[in-house]
Amino acid sequence: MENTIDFLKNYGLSITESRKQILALFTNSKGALAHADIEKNASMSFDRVTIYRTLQTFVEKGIIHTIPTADNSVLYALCKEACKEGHHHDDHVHFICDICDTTYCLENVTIPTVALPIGFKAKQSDVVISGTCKNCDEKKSIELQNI
Amino acid sequence: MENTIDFLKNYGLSITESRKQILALFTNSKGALAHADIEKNASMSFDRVTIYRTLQTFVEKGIIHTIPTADNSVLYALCKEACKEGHHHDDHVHFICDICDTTYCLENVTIPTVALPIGFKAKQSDVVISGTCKNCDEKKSIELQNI
DNA sequence: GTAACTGCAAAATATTTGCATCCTT
DNA sequence: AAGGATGCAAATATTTTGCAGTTAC
Repeated sequence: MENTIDFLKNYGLSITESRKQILALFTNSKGALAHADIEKNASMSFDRVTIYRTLQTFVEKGIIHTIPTADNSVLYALCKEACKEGHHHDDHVHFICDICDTTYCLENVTIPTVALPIGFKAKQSDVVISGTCKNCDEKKSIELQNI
Repeated sequence: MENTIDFLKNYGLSITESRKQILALFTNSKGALAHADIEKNASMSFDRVTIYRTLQTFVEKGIIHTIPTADNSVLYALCKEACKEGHHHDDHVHFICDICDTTYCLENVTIPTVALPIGFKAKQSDVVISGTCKNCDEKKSIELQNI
């Protein structure tokens, strides 16, 4: 728990129960979380509004970032490196598994530079790929072997 | 208007006022539209619910597709070629202008193939780039000249 | 002690569903 | 005429705001 506290302090945030808990949910999860996931899984129950506000604070501070999804649900995931306040630079690919519904931040897959038409200037790129993740792909292979 | 009617017929849809109007809004707009844009700009006013249902029908038929956005608002845009029912294949890049807020489908910019970690199988990729569009970039240049 | 955070209530917004009526074919 | 589409009412879901009480520092 010490880590969580120091982490929050480094971002200039005061240490509160909801911030510790919600941050812990993110660090313990390999995937992205939706508002509802947090509401369900927090070991202590927080008000909906507190969760909204905590998430917003984390986004503003650069602790987490939102992920655009094809179905336009709102997902959040930890930023890998410290994103400066108000300046996110999450140059990695997001992957959403169609089967288990987990959203991964593929930190090591960098976003390719896209050649835009003349006049268009890119500032931020988001890539969201959906398909089958490693886990589910392995499960499928095993199932096929057992037929 | 003949075109609109034939177009709808080709998709097996009956011809109704809302479908004609909403389809026309899409064909007359170079950018993507949100539910609210349609509600405001339709020359005739339709019930909110009718707009929701019409958009859903169009998405199911492959006439329009949704665009994932960083702020998780819901945008729709025409599919370039006929997407088969239930099988969208919109392999183009979406561009959202930070200044004028227009969303473009850059039909001619194809999505680069991304090398995923072992085990991950891609089915669908979405790329959303934000920045300054051609129009706004030109305006900025002119403003600078006039200083 | 003060400023910031939380929870509750409620407002505002967005989306979905049921049903009676009307329109398209 | 029959099936589907629309409009209205209302249920449901999501997000935001105001405020009083509580907590962190």
